[in-house]
Amino acid sequence: MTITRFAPSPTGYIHVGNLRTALMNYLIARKAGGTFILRIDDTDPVRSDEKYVDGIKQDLEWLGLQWDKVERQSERLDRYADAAEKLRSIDRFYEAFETPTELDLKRKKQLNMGKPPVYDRAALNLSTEERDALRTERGDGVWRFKLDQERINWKDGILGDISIDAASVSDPVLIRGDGQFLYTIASVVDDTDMGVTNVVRGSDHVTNTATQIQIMKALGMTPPEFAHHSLLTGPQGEALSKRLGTLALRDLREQGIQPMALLSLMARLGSSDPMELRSEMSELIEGFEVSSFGTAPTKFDVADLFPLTANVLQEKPLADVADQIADLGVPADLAEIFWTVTRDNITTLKDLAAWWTLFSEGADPVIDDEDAEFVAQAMAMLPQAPFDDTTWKTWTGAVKEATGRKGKGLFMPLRKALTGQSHGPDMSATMTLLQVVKARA
RNA sequence: GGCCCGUUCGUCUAUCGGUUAGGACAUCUGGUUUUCAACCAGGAAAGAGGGGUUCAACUCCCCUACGGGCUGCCA
Repeated sequence: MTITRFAPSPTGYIHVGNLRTALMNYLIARKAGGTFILRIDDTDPVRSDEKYVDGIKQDLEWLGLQWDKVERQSERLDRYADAAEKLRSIDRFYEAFETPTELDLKRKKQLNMGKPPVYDRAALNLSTEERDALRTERGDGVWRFKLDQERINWKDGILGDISIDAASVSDPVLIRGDGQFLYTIASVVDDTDMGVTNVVRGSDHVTNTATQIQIMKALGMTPPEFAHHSLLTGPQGEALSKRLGTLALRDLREQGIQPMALLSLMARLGSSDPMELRSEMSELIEGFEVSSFGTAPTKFDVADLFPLTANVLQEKPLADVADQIADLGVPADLAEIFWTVTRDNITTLKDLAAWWTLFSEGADPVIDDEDAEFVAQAMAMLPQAPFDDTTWKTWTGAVKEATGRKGKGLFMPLRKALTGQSHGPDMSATMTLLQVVKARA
């Protein structure tokens, strides 16, 4: 049984980077017929906000990433306490009392001496009396996991063989001075409790993974399969973290990006599988393979989503967008033809409004000087609205007869006079929608 | 500073010592179309730099440069 999870912290809305992680885990679970857990990592009551929990769910629903189960870390604190107790009982857990300032100072000192800034384990040598004295003086300390100082190896689903020397890492703090459990232990306990079999996450967690593996083993747990995907960068290769604020899923939705455009790109970007626009999630599931992802940072450009969105819309039936078209004020009997005509000529659904304005109110004509006389002559021959789907053919036929113009020289000036643009939908269909001809004056 | 990972067409990547360095997206040209899109055909386009090892290096090793991550009482 394959079980995966997406574990966001509800301290903000999710962005494209998070989505990549969520999607990979979702696709793995679905492809294997397994379970996809949405785990809310809300151990920090101060930074967590219920509005983000709702927001995350809305964003996932928008994309159709249906989860099978929701878990919340805030409801599982007793499990973390159990694990902590066990670590104490096997002597792999110790209390330390340095203040953040002191630790900072130690790190700087180590750096100056050319040494790695790793916690010096001073607290390990405290006598019981010293410990009690410090606790009385400073209150509860933090609890650190005592790493075995050996190399930690695992075979990563994307990175391959990874080996990290525990001696180059500080003993991780698992419980803060205020008693709050930290991500490292909560995640370990949850992943094993919940039977998670495959953990896919960003490569910013690689070092964490090494310590988590040791903690799992210390607790007698079996580590899951890990896979760490590369992080996204901006189009220039710059770190994306500073710009993620503008790449929240809800902002993309607000800009009119279509779900399948986003999903198709994110499910393949950075992998060796070709990026193809898919219309069904099932197609993304079927072709998904974590191991085909590369390890180098991946450039992501939001601009790529717009052409993809345009392509998605070209395939959409009226039923999918009927509500939005009705909202524009398009009469029901014109909706079908309106959509058929416009869907090839928009980037996002936001562009529909401009088309409806053009059809219902007419367009400011564009008439080249050398065509002025011709257009005037043609306008005089144009019947009164409403037009139908024969109007264009009949009219241009008559104009051709009268003026001798043909081909592009005939059609283009008329298109520009009627729509104000040199490109756009098929003119026969356009005529049936066009209700006002400003060029006629 | 230390540790981990990385660097192949514009972009995402294939290649696990011998290839005309392949594909996809984007781009360009032609065809088709009243226009645009779509579609069809074709084209241009790449191994960061320097040392090794080898008959042979994009591929293995070392150095340099550059990019990303970690180095938190964040996740």
